[in-house]
Amino acid sequence: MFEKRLLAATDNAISKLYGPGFDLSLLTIERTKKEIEGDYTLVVFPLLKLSRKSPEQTASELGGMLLKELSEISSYKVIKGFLNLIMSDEFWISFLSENYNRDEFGVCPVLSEEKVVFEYSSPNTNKPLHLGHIRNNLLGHSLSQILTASGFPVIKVNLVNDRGIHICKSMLAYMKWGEGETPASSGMKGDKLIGKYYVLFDKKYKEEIKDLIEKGITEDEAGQLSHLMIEAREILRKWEDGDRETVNLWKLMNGWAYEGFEVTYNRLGVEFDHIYYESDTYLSGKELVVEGLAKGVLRKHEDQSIWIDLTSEGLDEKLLLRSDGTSVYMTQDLGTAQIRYDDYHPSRMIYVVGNEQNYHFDVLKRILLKLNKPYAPSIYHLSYGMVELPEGRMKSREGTVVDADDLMEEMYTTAADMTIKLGKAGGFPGKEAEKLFEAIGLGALKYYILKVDPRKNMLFDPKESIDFNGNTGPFIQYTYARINSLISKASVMSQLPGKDTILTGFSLMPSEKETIKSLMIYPQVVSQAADELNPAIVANYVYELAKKYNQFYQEIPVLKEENPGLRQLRLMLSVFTASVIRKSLNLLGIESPERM
RNA sequence: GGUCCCGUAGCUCAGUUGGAUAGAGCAACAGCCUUCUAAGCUGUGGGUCGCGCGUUCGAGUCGCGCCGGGAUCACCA
Repeated sequence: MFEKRLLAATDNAISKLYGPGFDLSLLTIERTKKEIEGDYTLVVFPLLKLSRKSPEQTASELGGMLLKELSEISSYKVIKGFLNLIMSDEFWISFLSENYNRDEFGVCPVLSEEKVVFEYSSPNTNKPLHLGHIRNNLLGHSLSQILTASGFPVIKVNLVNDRGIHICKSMLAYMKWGEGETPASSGMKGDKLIGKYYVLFDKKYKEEIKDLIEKGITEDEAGQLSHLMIEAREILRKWEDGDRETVNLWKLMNGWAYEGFEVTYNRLGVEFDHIYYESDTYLSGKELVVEGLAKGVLRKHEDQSIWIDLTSEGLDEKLLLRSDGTSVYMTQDLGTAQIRYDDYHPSRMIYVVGNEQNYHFDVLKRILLKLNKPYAPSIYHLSYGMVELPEGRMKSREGTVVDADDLMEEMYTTAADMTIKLGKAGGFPGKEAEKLFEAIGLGALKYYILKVDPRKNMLFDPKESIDFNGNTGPFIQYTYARINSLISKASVMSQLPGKDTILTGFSLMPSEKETIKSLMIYPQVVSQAADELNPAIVANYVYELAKKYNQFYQEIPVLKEENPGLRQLRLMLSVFTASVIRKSLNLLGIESPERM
């Protein structure tokens, strides 16, 4: 890589000019800003103490030395303390011809010791997936792709919250008012059907509470006295006791939920290597709690409930086991962590979970540290921001939840309408057109969500449908399709450059050079995205690349270029760009249609 | 109230880890299809980077203090 050589040469030059002992890490090599002439920029201010000369003079001396040392540099310009290096066209062209056809460009060799387990999705079986889950799934899937490309063996796991009071609520409502309804009999998707009963429980429960309050009971007491809630708790207790009838209904209803989730996952394009069920892991959590009790890390209260006291660390006391012996969310997450470690011995366990659970994961990690678990330090909570609506958070009670299936369907329809309106739907036989609309619609959705820094909250306005122009997924897909069309034509005319074509003696137009510069940094973009666990870096990069290429495409002929060498060069540039766009989109889980 | 996160153009978001005159898209306006796909390209307008102090050659970026918004602090998950 050139930047390393540049850095080494700079180090060398500094020693020769000003003597040894300079801390090279103070110097940064940057891409030159676009309004300014140059390709790489060295900021020389940190050097001034050593050189004891003006910024301009220091930069000039260094520039002169580098020009002599590195043949790739054709000239340099100094502005204040900035040394702007200008590379020869030969440098860019040789990079292009050496890499345009390399499949492994931007893909790291596998680091087999650095196994990473990614947990994402983690649905509750009592309601269907919504927009928040979409962000979660897309992040998890994309990050798995990015880390894989960076050489980390990735294991994708899902943890289904299939037990707990929430599912008991749906079960109770179903037993009371379900009348044997099934997905088949109702024509509803399984997860939607479960959700219907969860909502029904909530409605009936609210009515009951309201009645109780009207009788003069306080809200807190009403929560305790509610018959529905008492019955739901009873179901949970029976479930943990293994009561056959309860377990059977639970299996039946969860099965419906899984069938529904499967459909949603398939359409979204996410998958898992292993699915954990809370119902399988919570017992291991209970064991850890017993262990903690024995080690004196945990305390049992008089009512038999078990707690951890984190007040000395600035947190609160946290419940780990209820007084009736049933487990809570934290209990099962402890057990899951243990099982996951036993299964894979990963060097990192990354949890893609919303930032509303920051406290939970802080506590989880502290408990495992207190238990001296070797894997405790490797736990990392990738805390992503909420997806908000213009009126604030999504509230299932207020019916503002954006359903995942509905949203995907809407994206499909919009993509279809748009394509037809543009008169581009012709030439695709039935099934192909559907595939295309799906690719574009989901491409728009995925890009829209992934281009935002995962840690930040983001806004989604259902009234303003997701754009297909400008900084969007379809824009990038379109760029790809257009290049593909060029390449096909070139291929038909047998004009594609051969494997080892060497081009020399050409000069580059600005937009050609800009595109090559973007292509060159792709490997760094991938590794940065992996370091920061941030797909937005890839998204913003591929947008920039597409934009630069479009500029080139608009103003410079490729197939119509008469000089065969130049034509080859521009075809190489096009092939390379298409390949990097496809790789980038793949890292984001977005399809690259060959035609659109 | 404690803890944590966020505040950049009318709106949605970037900002290469402290560098030059803070950038894109949308929306608005003006141009570009007899030439490789116009879901494209070019141009114009739009900013007290929430406010203040500090650190230094240099701060949207780091520190402190305010202001505003959000999350969380359940025998919910």
